Amino acid sequence: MTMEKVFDHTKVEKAIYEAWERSGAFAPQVLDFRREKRGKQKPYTILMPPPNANASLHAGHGMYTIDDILIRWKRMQGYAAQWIPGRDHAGFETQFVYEKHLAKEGKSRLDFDRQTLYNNIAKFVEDNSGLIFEQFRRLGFSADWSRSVFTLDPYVLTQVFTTFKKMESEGLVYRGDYLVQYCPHCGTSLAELEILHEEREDKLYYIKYKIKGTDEYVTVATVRPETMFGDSAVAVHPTDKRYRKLVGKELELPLTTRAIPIIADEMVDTEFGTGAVKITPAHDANDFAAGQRHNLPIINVVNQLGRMVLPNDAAPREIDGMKVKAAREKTVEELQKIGAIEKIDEHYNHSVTVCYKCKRDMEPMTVPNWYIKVETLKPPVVTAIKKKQTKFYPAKFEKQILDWMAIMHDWPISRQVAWGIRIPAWYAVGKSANQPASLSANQRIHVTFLDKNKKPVSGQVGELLQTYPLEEIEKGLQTLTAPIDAKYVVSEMKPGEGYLQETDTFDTWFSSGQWPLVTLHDDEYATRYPTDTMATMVDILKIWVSRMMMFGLYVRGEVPFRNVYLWPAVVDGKGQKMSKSKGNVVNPIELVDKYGADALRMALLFGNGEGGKVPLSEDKVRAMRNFGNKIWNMSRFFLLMQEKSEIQDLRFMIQENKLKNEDKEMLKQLNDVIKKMTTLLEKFRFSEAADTIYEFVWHAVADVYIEHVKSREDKGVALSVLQHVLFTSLKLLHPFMPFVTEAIWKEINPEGGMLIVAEWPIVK
RNA sequence: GGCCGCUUAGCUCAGCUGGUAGAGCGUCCGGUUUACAUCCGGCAGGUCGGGGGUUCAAGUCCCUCAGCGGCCACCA
Repeated sequence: MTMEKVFDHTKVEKAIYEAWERSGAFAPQVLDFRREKRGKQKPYTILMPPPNANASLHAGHGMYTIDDILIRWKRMQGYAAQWIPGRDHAGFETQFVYEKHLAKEGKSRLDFDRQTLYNNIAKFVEDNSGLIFEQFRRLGFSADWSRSVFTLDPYVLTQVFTTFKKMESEGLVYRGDYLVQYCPHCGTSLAELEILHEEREDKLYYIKYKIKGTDEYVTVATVRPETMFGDSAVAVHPTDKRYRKLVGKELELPLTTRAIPIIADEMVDTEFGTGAVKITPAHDANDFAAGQRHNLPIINVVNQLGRMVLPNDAAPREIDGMKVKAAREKTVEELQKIGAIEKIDEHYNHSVTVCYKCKRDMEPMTVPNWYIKVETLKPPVVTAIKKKQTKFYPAKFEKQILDWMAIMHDWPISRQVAWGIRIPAWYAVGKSANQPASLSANQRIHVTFLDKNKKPVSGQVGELLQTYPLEEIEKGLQTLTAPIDAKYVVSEMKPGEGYLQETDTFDTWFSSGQWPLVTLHDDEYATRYPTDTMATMVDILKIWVSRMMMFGLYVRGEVPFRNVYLWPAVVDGKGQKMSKSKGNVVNPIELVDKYGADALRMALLFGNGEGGKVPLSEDKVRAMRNFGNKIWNMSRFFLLMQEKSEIQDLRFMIQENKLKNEDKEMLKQLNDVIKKMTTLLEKFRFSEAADTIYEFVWHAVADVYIEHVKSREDKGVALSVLQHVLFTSLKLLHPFMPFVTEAIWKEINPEGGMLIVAEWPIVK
């Protein structure tokens, strides 16, 4: 009898974890089941959603417990259960963090050439890497660490290139001067899912545009008067009687020498404003679409730094180069001078787009970007979901993803950040490039680079090459912006001399979206693809899960996973979102230090249902720690009784004719619990399963049956029943609370062996 | 504006296919003779958001109102 009075997690967790790892249980050999060495072992595969490589553990990561429960449960059921981990380079996210770091040193990304910036970030990530997997180990996660994948591993780069090449050769890749949401502060365009909308009160300006050749006006309303320099038209509704006669006439654009047409388009809401809308195709998504319909010119008046670029026909030259907000005030001032402001609505409520990362205003603008056509990629996903080839838990998310697929637009996959997988496209610009085609468009490629004296230089490459050798440009290259008609070749390696590579990188989700295609080995597709379950946080359903399905079906013709389980946000004990500013951030490792990994894991599940938020409070963690201690002491009681009874082996004493009613009732309840636990896990109802085993162990076994055993005359029979119930309970609880159950198993199991590989109970 | 969800004990939340209201934490009272005070027993506390309907029976189904939340769209 060696068990301490109180279970002390700090004394056992490390040793138990190391024993698990040594046992090889985390890394079942693929060949084992293929050669049927271990009987009829079937594969069960979960791919770990890769955390950001430079991240450290936050409370949300605790939910990976769900993956671990599944893996441990399936392992016990005899599957070759493998949980494949990995880390994401998280391009834009990571560069953002790094740039904040730079800012503290008074530097910015613009101080470095692209390659140096990349190397510095790589170093930064390397220095901050590895911590999170150590923390995952603390939580008891039984992933196969030996085959961890990083999204910048050479193998991943090759796979991502292969997919891109396939898409490009099948016409799914295009470059477009399409309207993107651009964050001037972060220096990159973002996809529609990365943009936030923010309600705001702004001024709505009513501006008079004079009808050419008359003294009459058409008034348009706008919150962005400074973009008027890029107006290409004014639109009215085709049925609007007020304006019908004016369609086709021209308006004099104030503060310029230009005239713009009045066009009719159904996009106009006759109820709003004046019923006449200024159309600025370069800086508004709706206007861009209208511009396409009416073949209007695109006039960019805001550049990627968020500064005005005034066309030559515009009069107030001092506005040129101003930042957008200053330009707005100046423009209004100028308009007022000429009496073109009809009125200003001071309290206009509308929503603006802001960067999800830095929260600053986005600038819609037309910038050359790389796009993926999704029309042909979407239908297989929709079909597969409708055929239930992939099922969603909770079920409501099936509708959410289908809704998303229905409205998903072409995907801009290029980001103007250095930290990422550089788009494998090469532009021939030098004299030695073996490109017979006309290079005139390529000569217009705009580059920014640091020359040999580290001075920034920018301009069109054709002109710059008169002064600088290509090698100098390439070495100091910061950014390259190619016109959409530029010629390029797709190649993983530099295709020859005289080429400059695209400086844009792939959207992180372009690579992580191929997670199921970069984590499995070639010989595993036959057995482990589709993988079994993808369990991840709900907020990346659309941005990640849908993309994985798209790529999986496109490249392999089959869904990447059979089940998707989505967990909600972890919030504080009061149901409030955790945030640094509120000061309510819970550090999971502190809780693990204090109460043990089992307690934290169980606290994330117990009493939470499926679908809602997951409140995490220290009170609950403590309660779960107490539960671990409870079962520890139940086992301790059992051992004491067994010692007293002097029976060496109780296992063969369960005989039907000796059992009392209490024993039969206990065994019946046990069987019910086995069935219920198995069913609940099959249905992905983890919380209810946790509640079930808790309730059974504490209130049925400890409170009732153990109290009953104390008064039994025939201790042998009762103890044999208790032993069976305890052993079985430990197995049922193990996926949830692996450490304490394993520790107890070591103390009381006469046969030896580890609980992690014990058989999941079945009702005989 | 569209879709989805939520509103149950002081707090945070469970209650799956309708059949006499639950857990954890907290409060109060009482318990240390040999598994556990990280324990045990017990009390208190809810007209299950309001209203209407279906049913022998509704927290559980339907309608409606109110409040809250999430996602999405639009907003010149």
